[in-house]
Amino acid sequence: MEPVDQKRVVNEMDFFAGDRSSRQHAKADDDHRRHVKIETEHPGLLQHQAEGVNTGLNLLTTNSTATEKSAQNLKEKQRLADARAELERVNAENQRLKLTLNQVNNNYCALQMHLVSLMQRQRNRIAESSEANNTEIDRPMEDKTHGEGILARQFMDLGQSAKAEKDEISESSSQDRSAELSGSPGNTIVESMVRRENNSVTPEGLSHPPGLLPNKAPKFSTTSQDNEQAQQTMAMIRKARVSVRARSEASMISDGCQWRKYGQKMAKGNPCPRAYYRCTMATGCPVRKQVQRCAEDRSILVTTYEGNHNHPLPPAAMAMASTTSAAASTLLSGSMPSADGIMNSNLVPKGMMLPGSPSLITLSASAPFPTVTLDLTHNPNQRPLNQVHPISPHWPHNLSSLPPHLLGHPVYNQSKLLGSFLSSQGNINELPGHLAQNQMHGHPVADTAAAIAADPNFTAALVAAITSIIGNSHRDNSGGNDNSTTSRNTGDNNT
DNA sequence: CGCATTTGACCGGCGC
DNA sequence: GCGCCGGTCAAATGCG
Repeated sequence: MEPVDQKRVVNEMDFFAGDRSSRQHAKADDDHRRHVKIETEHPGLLQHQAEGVNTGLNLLTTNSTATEKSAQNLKEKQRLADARAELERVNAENQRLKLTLNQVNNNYCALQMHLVSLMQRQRNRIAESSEANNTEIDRPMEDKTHGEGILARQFMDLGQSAKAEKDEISESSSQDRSAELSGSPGNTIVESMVRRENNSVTPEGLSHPPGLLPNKAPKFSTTSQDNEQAQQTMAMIRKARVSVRARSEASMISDGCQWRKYGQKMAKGNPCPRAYYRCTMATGCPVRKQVQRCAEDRSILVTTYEGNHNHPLPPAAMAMASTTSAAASTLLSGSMPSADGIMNSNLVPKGMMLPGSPSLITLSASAPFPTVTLDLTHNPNQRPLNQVHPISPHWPHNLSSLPPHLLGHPVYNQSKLLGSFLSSQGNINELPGHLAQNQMHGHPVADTAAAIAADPNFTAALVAAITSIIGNSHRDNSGGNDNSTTSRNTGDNNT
């Protein structure tokens, strides 16, 4: 279809380019063009004239009026075709930009996670140094927890980390960090993280093969602390989870991925067994999920996702994959130890504040696994079950500042939520994946919407949309939603 | 027969 | 050190 239209457009453009350019020429020339148009639109008419069937000027004038109308129609078609072609070009450009944006987002999230973890380390260092020697550290900044000062501190740490990667044994002072700050591109930092993960180097020069990092690295110096911190960060990345609560009679919600069951256990505190699945769409895909019915309400199915796909996904599966990565990255961006200390600061992306309905989304930062819980089970008159758990004092929950269009969306309104989101946000693929794998999730929004519409289980797609809101807000720090309903994770399934 | 599921065994982390 | 618990493995089993 497209090539046909395009071809026709080209032909019409040729004709009317001549028409427009010759508008100011002699009438004879104009008549000639009309003949061309007539021949184009009414084959045979010109032939009648040539045969002398109708040679009167009046008739010709009448025909000219008709052809001008048709010419106008053709012009309209031309404009439409032009607009269509322009739209195609813009869409193509848009897709390219989205891919670029995805990459930037991935880098941003990885950087942000490292930033938060480093900040925690910095805080600990400040606490230690304040006891022994309080000359180097800017103490008031510690108390502020707000504004640009702390942000600068984080990048100072990042700068230090970046340098520590290059100069592994050197132990930079606080003053050095200021100078390093200016020249620390984010990519270097992210690459630094990756290298730390793949090749942990101790001050003694001992290296560990990838994937065989010691769980408890000895604390030799600042560099080994960096390594340990990086390991913890990456461990958090790997362990971050997204839990979805949805009412379903089926044993497993359909999320577009292929899963293979590899185990089932009876979990403590829940009479229902917990099933373990791993993704089988690609060999070695690390994504796993646990499915278990809620002990309190067995009509509720709790699905917990962990990990990121290492392979391209169909659009339907991409929705849920985006859910896990986006929610996990959102959580990780502020779930490090003492995240409570920075939750009130401008440093924390507002995505952490969860502009989505608090009744739908719950953050859980307790050890060992940070978890985002998406609760799709409650109705307008029913509080979500997970809110019966004690609300964590470490997380702000200012419900009053929720955006009106998201506040208190009941489950029956979630389809509207999805629709409005898809239309307003554009593409759930713009979610910030915290690992580079998500860069391959580059499907246009039309595909995603179609996939969601075609999804036999709309809940899964709905989850993706809601989490997408988190992800988008995560990127958009301009949002003013300092709220979230959060709680310490008392365990999705037990305890 | 090949693949998926089931299920008991096994392993590692953690608390006492 | 021991037991508990969550998670995974892998042989046995089921199914199309």
